[in-house]
Amino acid sequence: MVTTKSLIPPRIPCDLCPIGRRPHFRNFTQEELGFVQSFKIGELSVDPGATVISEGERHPQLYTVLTGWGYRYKILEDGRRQILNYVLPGDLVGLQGNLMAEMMHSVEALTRLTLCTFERDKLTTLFRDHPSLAYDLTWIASREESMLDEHLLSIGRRTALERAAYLLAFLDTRAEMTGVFVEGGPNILPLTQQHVADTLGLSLVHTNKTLRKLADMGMVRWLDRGCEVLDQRRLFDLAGWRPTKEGPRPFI
Amino acid sequence: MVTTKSLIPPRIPCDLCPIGRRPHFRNFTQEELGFVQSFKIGELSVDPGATVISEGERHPQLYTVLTGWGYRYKILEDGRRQILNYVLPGDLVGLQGNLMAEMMHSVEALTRLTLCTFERDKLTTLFRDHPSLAYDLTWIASREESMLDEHLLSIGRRTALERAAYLLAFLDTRAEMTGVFVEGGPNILPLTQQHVADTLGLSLVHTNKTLRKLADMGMVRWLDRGCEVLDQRRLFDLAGWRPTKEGPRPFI
DNA sequence: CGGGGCCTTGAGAAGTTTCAAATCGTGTGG
DNA sequence: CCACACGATTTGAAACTTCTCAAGGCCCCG
Repeated sequence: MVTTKSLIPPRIPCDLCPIGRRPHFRNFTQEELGFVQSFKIGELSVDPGATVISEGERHPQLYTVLTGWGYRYKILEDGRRQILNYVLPGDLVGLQGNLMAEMMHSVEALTRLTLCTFERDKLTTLFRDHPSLAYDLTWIASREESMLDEHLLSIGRRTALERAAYLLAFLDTRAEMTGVFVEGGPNILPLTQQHVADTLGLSLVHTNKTLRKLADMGMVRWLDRGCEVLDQRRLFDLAGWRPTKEGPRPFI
Repeated sequence: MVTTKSLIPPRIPCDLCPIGRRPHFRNFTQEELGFVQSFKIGELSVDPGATVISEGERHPQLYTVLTGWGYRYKILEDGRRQILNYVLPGDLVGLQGNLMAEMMHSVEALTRLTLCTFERDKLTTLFRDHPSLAYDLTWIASREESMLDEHLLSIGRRTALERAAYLLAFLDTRAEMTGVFVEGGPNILPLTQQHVADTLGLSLVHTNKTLRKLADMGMVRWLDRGCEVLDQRRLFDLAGWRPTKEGPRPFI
């Protein structure tokens, strides 16, 4: 039996956090660093395909993704699944559950995923003593909201081909900005076509035919369980979308 | 020329705010009330059909809806429009713009809409001196996020009929909880079928046929520019959805 | 009385789903 | 080492859903 989920004590001290060292992310003050360090209670490691959070359960922890890819989703009673968004390094996972009693969505790992674990109860202290971090939390929630707005526009009003172009361009630029691609290697989005289908709200068969078109147009290449974006610019044009440039981005 | 948008100085003092007096909303402490009062810079009144916020513009104000209905939307270059969510009394409007430089969506009034206006710059003070209100802001952002998750599931994975049932049941229960229906009168959702179409991601014609089915099944009645929900329970069952019960709900 | 906004309906075209089946590569057990 | 099962991708064809085009009715307002 393979370990799919394991919690270990903190190994990486926050002042050496790999996320803070990347471009596009903001830096903490010493004071903030001290608090975040005390806020952190461990590190969690999750195998590909394993579940980090389940809809309907209570979750006493919050997480920040350190490395790897995952996704948030909801399912209807009969099994129809909708992927809501993807989570990458620097993303906060599980905040919603703080406010609602139970989690309203599930989170699953796409690759091996490591997460920084925080104790939800200490959020009160965060809000009381660290207004700058509280502001960051709101910023983060607000950013997720804009991404969801964009997805909604896409699923609701774009054609299948435009949707696919949007999704792959969106993920590719997010991955770039986050620095989640493995150094040196080709830039691979670690998805199956089933994931794409469940994100776009299309059937697997039609998704396959749509991705084939994008591949025939030379914009992407499809691999065994992944996708390489070959021409970001043309995907942008096809989707009629452009990434918004962000200033230095907060994380916790 | 009819006035479509007019800003007046505060008339309603916050301690008499009609929202705080409704069930389901939380109450402020005296201390919070004092700050919110100073945060408020005026009241805005908007005619049906007028624009409160435009995508792409900067907005130095934040708003809380006092009375009436509105909606948030985005449009593609060629005019395709997607309604993202509706705004009702107690909802905060324009928070996203604080963090992103420009607004990423527009907001339009469905009925006559009155809004409480706040100065964005004072948010810093809010976070610094009023942690409980800062927490509420995060709560509010997080609530919006769950609603968007639910919409995404709906548009992506429900059939046209299920989507329509979900939307009307969702709006009807929200309106009930918010107390936005006019006293005594029938409970009318002030929408045209075009709004429904742009929310569900369907064409107007198909939306009409779908709503007709719901009406023939006796679940709703369609009026000139509005919809009356006749059988909430059956809409829930058809959509496979149930509203989440919230405890006392914060607002600013 | 005319115009405009909104709702309604029909019919053909286009897009999407479902069913069915074949290929390919990987990993496991015999 | 081979046979086999399995997951992922691919393809074709028929059924179904949804869109577009077109037009008519209704009601309110100027």
